[in-house]
Amino acid sequence: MEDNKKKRLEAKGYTIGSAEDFLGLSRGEAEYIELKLALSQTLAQHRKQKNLTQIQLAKLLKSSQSRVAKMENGNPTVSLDILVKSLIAIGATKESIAKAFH
Amino acid sequence: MEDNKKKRLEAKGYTIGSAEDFLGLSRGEAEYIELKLALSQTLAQHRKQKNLTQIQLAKLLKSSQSRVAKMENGNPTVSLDILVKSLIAIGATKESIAKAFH
DNA sequence: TGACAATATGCCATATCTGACATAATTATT
DNA sequence: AATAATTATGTCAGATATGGCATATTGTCA
Repeated sequence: MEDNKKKRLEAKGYTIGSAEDFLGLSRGEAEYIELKLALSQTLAQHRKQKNLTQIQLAKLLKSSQSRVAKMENGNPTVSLDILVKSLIAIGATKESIAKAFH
Repeated sequence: MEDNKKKRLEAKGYTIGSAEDFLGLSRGEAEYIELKLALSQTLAQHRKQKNLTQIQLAKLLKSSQSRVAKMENGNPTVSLDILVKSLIAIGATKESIAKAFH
């Protein structure tokens, strides 16, 4: 398995590394994880662009700092749902959300 | 409230009609619901294009006919997550998924 | 119209996600 | 280096989504 791609995809908790190799993931699984990571990064970008701390964003989202951290790290306990909701809440345009899918 | 738009947005179960008016939904809520409906419709389109019944799609998704019906109808108990996963599973391209966001 | 296929709706036990808290690790700032 | 600020990780009880079943509704075709 190629190392860069692995690291890029390795959302902590998916246990890609040790036992399961990346090739063990189906096309759909990989695509889904990539998508979540893209949304995660988009969220982090928007937050930083607005000069907000995770705590401030958490308050805005009526959530907690720890969950915001997980959102931005592609943690597997974070759903696509809440990523999209958060992006909408922070004022991301549909277009900038759509870009994550491209 | 304008009737067409209302009907278009009225995902059964959201109780938009009677007590709560559409204007009671925040911009973010409305945007999120619109998005889900767009994905719902995209899923239904893809299924029909492949000449699959809901039962056949359900088997493909390892789910049930009733849940597929709910997915295609924007039922509020259906997450964006599973809509996107299903679209990926049925072979929808990222681009066609992204279109729902535009 | 009647019979059959397809889709929709209501419900529930189980599974998964959520916010919150505690605390660890990392990154400024002095 | 020491302190403070920010971000990351682990855990858990409560909330929400899930598949599946039963049944209702709608559509199709003889």
